[in-house]
Amino acid sequence: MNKCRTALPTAGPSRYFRPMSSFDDMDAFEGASLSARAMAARPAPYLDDLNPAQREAVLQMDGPVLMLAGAGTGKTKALTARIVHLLMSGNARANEILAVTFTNKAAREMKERVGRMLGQQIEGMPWLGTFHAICVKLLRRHAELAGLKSNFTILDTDDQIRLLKQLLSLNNIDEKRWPARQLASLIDHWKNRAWTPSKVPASEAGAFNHRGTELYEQYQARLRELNACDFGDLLLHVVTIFQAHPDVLAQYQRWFRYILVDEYQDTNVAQYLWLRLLAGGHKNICCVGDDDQSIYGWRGAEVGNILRFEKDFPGAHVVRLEQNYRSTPHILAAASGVIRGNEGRLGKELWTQAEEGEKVRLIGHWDGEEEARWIGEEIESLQKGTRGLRQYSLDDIAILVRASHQMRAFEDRFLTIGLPYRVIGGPRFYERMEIRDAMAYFRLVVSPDDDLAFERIVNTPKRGLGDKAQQTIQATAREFGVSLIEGARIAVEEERLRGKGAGQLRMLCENLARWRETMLGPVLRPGEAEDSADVIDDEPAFLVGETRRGTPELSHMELAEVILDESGYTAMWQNDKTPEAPGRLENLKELVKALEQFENLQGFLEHVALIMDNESEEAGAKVSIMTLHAAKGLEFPCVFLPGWEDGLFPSQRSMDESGLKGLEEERRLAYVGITRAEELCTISFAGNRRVFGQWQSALPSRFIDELPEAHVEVLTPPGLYGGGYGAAAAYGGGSGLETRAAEANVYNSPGWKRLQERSSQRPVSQPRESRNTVIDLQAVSAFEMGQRVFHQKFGYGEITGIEGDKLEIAFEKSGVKKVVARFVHAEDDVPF
DNA sequence: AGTATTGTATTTTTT
DNA sequence: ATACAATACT
Repeated sequence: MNKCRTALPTAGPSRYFRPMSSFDDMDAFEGASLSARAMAARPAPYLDDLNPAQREAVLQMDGPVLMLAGAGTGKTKALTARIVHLLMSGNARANEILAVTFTNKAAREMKERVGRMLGQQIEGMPWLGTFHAICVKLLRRHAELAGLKSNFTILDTDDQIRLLKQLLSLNNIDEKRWPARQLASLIDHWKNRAWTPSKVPASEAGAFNHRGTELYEQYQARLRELNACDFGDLLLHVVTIFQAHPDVLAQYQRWFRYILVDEYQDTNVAQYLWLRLLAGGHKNICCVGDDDQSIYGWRGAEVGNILRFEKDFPGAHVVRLEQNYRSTPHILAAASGVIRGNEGRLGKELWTQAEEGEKVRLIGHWDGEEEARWIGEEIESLQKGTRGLRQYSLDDIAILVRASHQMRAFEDRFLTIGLPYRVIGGPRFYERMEIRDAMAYFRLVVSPDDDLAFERIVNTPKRGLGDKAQQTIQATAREFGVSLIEGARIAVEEERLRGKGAGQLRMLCENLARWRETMLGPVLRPGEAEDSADVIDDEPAFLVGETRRGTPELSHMELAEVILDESGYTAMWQNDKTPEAPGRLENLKELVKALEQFENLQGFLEHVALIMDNESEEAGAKVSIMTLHAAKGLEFPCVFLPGWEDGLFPSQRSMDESGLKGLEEERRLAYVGITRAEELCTISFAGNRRVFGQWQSALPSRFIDELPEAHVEVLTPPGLYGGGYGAAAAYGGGSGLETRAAEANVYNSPGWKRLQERSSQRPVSQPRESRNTVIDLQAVSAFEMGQRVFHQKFGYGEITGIEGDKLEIAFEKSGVKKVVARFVHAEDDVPF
């Protein structure tokens, strides 16, 4: 958290109370002077380049507003312009606007853009941030109302799981049958719905072997003991406080004169309640979102929130942003064609003035590797700018996959052909083991009571403290009712532990105490107090009870290095021979470097708990590989969408678990994917894919069916080596396809059928070096039960079932599988 | 106490 | 296939 000088609304018994008059000081500081002057001088230049819909969304300041912003319609621009307008018109001061986003990235971006639009750096907008970041601020101030101290720690998922595991074993629950992770997601799910343990409805009583609510209650109690919060709590506690203390709520309702919400379609129940409570007075709430881009249902988001907006806020102004500034008409048409399949949309029709451009390209491949190979080659030729397409930089190109395991094929391929790529998403910096370990040391120095941190590092590096020793520590701590670190000290003192471990443990405890002293700095005699640490309003946590400290002789960065060295942690990795050790040391160095931007360890820890991202981007153009989820909000001139096969996309699991609702979310994912593309969008699928080490064949995605024909061009794969793979013919080669289309009753796969029809109308248009070998498949429709057949990947087998164009075959080597008839050959028709 | 081995699960992910 | 975690060895 950077230290913004936040003016605080008055807040009960909190020590952060500030008299009202100080808000006026904030004014001068935060841009009130700017508004009057600027309004007179230039009549709202920020309004000039808005289109009518955007302008309406900006000018309609009072009352509820729902901004339905389709993909690429300038939503962020409108949102930031609205903030600027609120400020410039004098309707609100920077610290009276509550603007919430989901991600830190979005918050950062908005801050930047507001600053840029204002044409001056404003120090303000203290209440622009993620739901969680804002909730932390609120909760720190009212912690006591939630049974916490204001310096509570925020647990990450790791700590959470560890805690739950302890709880489970305490309850003699078999962690095998009832995994802690499952309990964690259950509790998370409940928290997302704003259910405290007592409010979990009876219908959920059966959850987790009928112990769910009970364990939830224990978990919450344990968190309170630890003075800790998980992510869900941040919202839940604040909502609970608002509900139980109308006076506190009323203060904030008055204070936040205008509320803005980004990505409203992603809000869960807790967030929805939070917003509704805060907007309850004046109802000056502007929600921005797109029901068609709701893709987080699986983690508690309720599309219903956005669909219901007009009911929740009667008289709401609904503004539709439909002019798209991102994609070509073909791409938009393809996207609309797909999303049309969903029921109960609020309905938007995107349009654009852009030139027609390329059609969406569609191509099928033999298997996943072939798909990756083709895309690799395609990217190389896009880089060169062949075939009348413009030249693209690798930075312009993205590959968006449904599930992260699909990335591997591309990484493998790109590594072998030496194509630079970057994977977006994936495990983040602060989630890496070495970083968490290091952070646990820091946490322990900052708050010696942090038992979870202690557990993490007690025996890292190895100190000869195994299960038994750790149990002794636990027992001692419990006996004396003290923290683990204190328990450890006592256990050593009383010689409950002996030998090598005890010595090491003593050293650890002494070290921790010494580091803490170093951090706190020398104790000054009264009167000697240094230039009053007129302390940071935003970060009360670490100052509790620690006044009159002088300046430490070590900077917090030096201290961090000392901690890592003296604890033996650095040495542990230096002695490690595994190939990842150097990288980990590198990461540790980076961690220390990251400290630079903070005033102290505490500030850093707070930041990391919430931010958890670290964008260290190496230079050089690279292709981006990411999941569709990670791609939301991004755009690329050129997008590849591989793996459009039924079962993979739409994901089978999603459909099994959530039925039509799941399918519709998958469809929105398809919509998000297509609308990421500015100029060129290439969809592909593979007939065969290795899933969990087993080869499986699949049908083209049903979404392919839904692509409007007029906007799609079917490409032919570049064949697969003459005489090599006969199946190449199934996909490629004009005339062959046409002939087979005539006997098409076997080709019943929905997507496939249409694909063929199109193909026959429009002979292949991309004759790259024509390596295609057209091998006519014969008698594909002539399969019979019991027939002996051959399959490229699975070898020989016998047909045990026929369903449409799918055959069930008992293969001699690879067992029973369902495969598409197209890939199967009669025994005497092996295409070699 | 630390390592080897076996077993098992395997969408999507922010905070 | 493969990673990761929990049990089984040394």
